[in-house]
Order: sequence, then C-alpha cells, then structure tokens
Amino acid sequence: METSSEKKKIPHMTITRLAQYLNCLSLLPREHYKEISSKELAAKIGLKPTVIRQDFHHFGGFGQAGYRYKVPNLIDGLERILGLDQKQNVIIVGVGHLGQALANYRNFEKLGLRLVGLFDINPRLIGITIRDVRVRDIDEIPGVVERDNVAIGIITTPAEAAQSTANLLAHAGVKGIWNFSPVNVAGPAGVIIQNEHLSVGMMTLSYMLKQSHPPEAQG
Amino acid sequence: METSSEKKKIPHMTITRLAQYLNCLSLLPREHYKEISSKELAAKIGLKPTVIRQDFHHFGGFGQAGYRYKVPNLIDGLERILGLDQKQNVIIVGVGHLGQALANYRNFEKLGLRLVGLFDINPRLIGITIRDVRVRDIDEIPGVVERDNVAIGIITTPAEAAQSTANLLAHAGVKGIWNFSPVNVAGPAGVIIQNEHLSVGMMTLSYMLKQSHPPEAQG
DNA sequence: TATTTTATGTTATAGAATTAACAAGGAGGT
DNA sequence: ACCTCCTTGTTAATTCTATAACATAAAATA
Repeated sequence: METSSEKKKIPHMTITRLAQYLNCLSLLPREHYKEISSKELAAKIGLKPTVIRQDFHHFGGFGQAGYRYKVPNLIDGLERILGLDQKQNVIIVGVGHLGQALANYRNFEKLGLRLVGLFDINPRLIGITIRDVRVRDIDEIPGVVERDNVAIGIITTPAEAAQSTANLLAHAGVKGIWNFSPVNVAGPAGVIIQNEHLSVGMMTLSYMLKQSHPPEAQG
Repeated sequence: METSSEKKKIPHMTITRLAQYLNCLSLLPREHYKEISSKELAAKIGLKPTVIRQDFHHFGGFGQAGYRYKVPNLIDGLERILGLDQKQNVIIVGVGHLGQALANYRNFEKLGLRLVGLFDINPRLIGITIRDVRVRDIDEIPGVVERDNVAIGIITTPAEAAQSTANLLAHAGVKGIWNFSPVNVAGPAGVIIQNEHLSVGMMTLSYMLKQSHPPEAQG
C-alpha cells in the first residue's frame, strides 16, 4: 500500500534489477516454476536474496511472509511497475545492420512494443519490407508519429545523424528515445532519452580481463 | 591488503564512466579539442565535474593543477586503464541479424578488437563471407581459439544455445565472453562474462516514461 | 610583476545503497 | 496440537558512492 501522493525515490539500480528479474522470470518454463523464492531467483542472477527482497520492498512487496513468490503474480507486478502492460508503438530510424537486427528482434512483443515504422534516408533501402513493415523516408516521420501515436523512437543511425534524428523525433512528438548510436544525444525536457552504448560493455569487459589476466607477470 | 601496486578497489560505476569518457573523447574532432576541462567533459555527458575528477583520482589523476586535461594524454591513459591498448582477437558465434550487425561494427578497431572468426550451425550461413571473414561451423571453434589465440568470444545465438555456446567457448580457452543472448550465461571461474541485455535498457526507458507521462488518471 | 581567474588534486562530509539482523507468518512432520 | 524449518517484510547497521569544500598551481590580465 503506497500513499497516492507520495513519490518515494526508487534507486536507479533497483529499476535495472527489476528489469533483470522480469527478464529472468519470463524465460523460465512455466510448468516448473509456479513459485520461486528470493533465494532461487538470486542464485540465477548472481545476487544475494536480500537485494531482491529490498528491491521489492520499495513497492510494498510481492508476496506474503512464509509463502514463496507466485511467479505469474511476480511477472504481472513487475510488468506493471515497468510500464510494460501498456502497449506502445515504436519506430526505428536507421535501417542499417543494427536497425534490421532490432526490427527482427522477437522479444519486442514481450516488451509491449509494436513496430509501426522503419525509416532511412538511403533510397536503396526505402521501399523494402522487414517483418511486414515498409521502409519509408525520414520526412514521413512526423506524420506517422502523430497518426499512429508513436511513443518511442529508436535511433540506429550513424553518429553524425544521431542528434538531428533525435531533434526530429522529439519535435514530432515522441515521448521517449532509445539511442543506439555511439554518441550521446540530448533532447528537450519532457522527452526521456536512453543512450545505449555497446562499446561501454565491451570496455568494462576489457578492464575486467586485464584485472584477472594481467598482461605480464608483474609482482 | 596494501600492495605496492595501485590495486585499490575501483568502483564499478567508475569503470563504466571511464568508458563513457573515452567514448566521448574519441568522437570529438581532434583539431578543436586539444585540451578539455572536467567541466566541459561533464557537460557533454551530463555529469558534474567533481565526478570526473574523483574518478580520475583513483588512478592518480591525468593532469596537473591549473592545467586542463590534454585530450590525447587522456585518451591514452583511459585506453591503458581499460586494457584497450592491447589488441585482442575475437570471434562471433551466431550469425543472425545481431551477429551480422556486430560483425559490421566499425568501432571494433577502436576497441582494439580484431574479428578473426564467425561461427554458426546453420548450413546456409556457413561459407558466406562478412567483412572478409568466412562463416564456419561451430565445431571449428576450439581449433581457431587455440591457433589464433582468441581472447574474447561474442555470443549472439538464440537463448536456447547460449549456455552451451558459453561452455564451448570457455572450454576452448577464451578469457572473456560478451553475451548478447537474452539469458544470463555462467562460466567457470577465470572466465569473465559480460551479459548484455538489450531488454533491460528498454525496460528502464519504459519505467521512466511511465513516471513522467502517467498513463491516465488512475487510482 | 602583482593579481585575478581558472583549473586540477585532495580531503572531508553528506547521501545512497548494500548487507545483515530481526520480526511475523505459514507449511510440514511428529 | 506442537514444534521445527522456511520464507517474506521490515528495520537497523555497515559499507560504499557522490557531492561539496579546500589546497595547490599555472595562465591571463592589468
């Protein structure tokens, strides 16, 4: 039970973990896991059970003392918190390899997303169809966003075009931008921007590799 | 305990940010930015200058009081810390859309990576060439890893094949695994694993959208 | 040349997150 | 029915992180 007017600050790491929990739960066979304990879930992700319980506690908890968590109940609750219960229309701008990979991403439906548009500036790409969605010119973006009530724009353009694409999307009226280009893009207040940098993950892996496998036997 | 080397515990968030700094620095035009201040860099990423200085301080700092940071010097230092100065051979397992997107990723060279192998189980993919690299069957992985001294294996297989691929890679002798499949994979001690979940970024964006744009007058 | 400005390195404090410890409640066996 | 074992919700303590404040040092300016 949360008081309606009160907005407790949820740690950002908690949100990230909630997403991991949901991802993990949605992938396990339904028949074998009607229920799951914080201990079991923690083991699957590599965390301690207290982390999970503390995360859930921010939202009043999802179970009852003594019981284990009901998996469907847990999934529903997490989806509701993360806003995945509401279906959203999305478009992808930039139909290069990464754009095409995302367009073919099967888990989009699980995330409550419906791909309603693909856009590029390359005339050789305009007109082709991917998963029943035709590639159109980017100047059609404003119309599509308004007509189809597009909530999220995905940027998979080269770095040079990323910021202008973000501006175009924001001006067209999207509420969120998921940016896969190498550069950080900025937007007007009110537009949520998620910058996704693949290289960051690679660099952290590289760092950890260096830590565990030092290049030279150094004492 | 205290060893002569600088093996203090570096916060994980610091490493993530170092990667962002390097990514940002490497993308700005060299002629305009021979030097940069913590204030300027912070503004570009959306942080406070103190965060950057504190991060650098873990490694003794990269400048001198009064001077601004020399960009090339900064880049070199960050690359050295992150282990990007040492060139590493990598292979990609799973030549679906995402695998092909990564194989065409131009920034691989910047990360010190050299793609030396592509692998799949699909006979229709085996034999094709992407960026001068031929797709081979996965049973050739052990030989290639040993012969070409492959340090990192990238998993872009479906969820079902992810863990077995990780096992195969670990047994073949890779030191690190970069996993893009939806499931977390585990590995033996000594093998560093970086699980990259695209859905997590999407879910956090969805959450933030819900916070700023409440669905309807509900509750 | 003296002074102001700006910059980083360093240290100390406030704040946040993780971890541990405890309380409450149900299931299962004897 | 009683006892023991588990499990979650909650609170407290510890650890870690981010922020602010300060010291140091060079460049720009008058």
